[in-house]
Amino acid sequence: MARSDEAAAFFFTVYRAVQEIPEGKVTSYGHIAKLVGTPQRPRQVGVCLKHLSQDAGARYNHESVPWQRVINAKGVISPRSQPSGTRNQAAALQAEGVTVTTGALGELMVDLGEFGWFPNSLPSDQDEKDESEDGNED
DNA sequence: GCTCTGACGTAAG
DNA sequence: ACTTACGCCAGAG
Repeated sequence: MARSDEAAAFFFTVYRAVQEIPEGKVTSYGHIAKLVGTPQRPRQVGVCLKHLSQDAGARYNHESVPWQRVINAKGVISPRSQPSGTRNQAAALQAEGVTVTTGALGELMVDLGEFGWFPNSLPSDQDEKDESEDGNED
């Protein structure tokens, strides 16, 4: 298996994980990285989502993958090259019912305590194994 | 093919 | 609480 194949597999895995994020909720790049089994590559998750924008006709595109529900660990929408993109992400989140606040420096923040979604593992990965593990979430 | 950058995160000073 | 350093690795120049 070539490295490029593994890279592609990583992309798909990330996309699938992002699709698991319920509407009206947000998570972090680092958590997605952790869910896909590569907790040391949160940046690559961002690379995946960035690449997603140009895959308008691919199996995974900006419409099929809720990329907007992924922000950084600080609860802030990561500022990127295109400021309009950040604003677009905030608007998309608000459209889903997520409250986005603006900081003193204009940073768009989301209350992770209210809208944060950080499961121990992917729901699809559970495969209805056995949920007698615990029933405690807060 | 080499270098620099970046939609991040964590540790250390 | 803030700033710096570093790891990680796919794109772009």
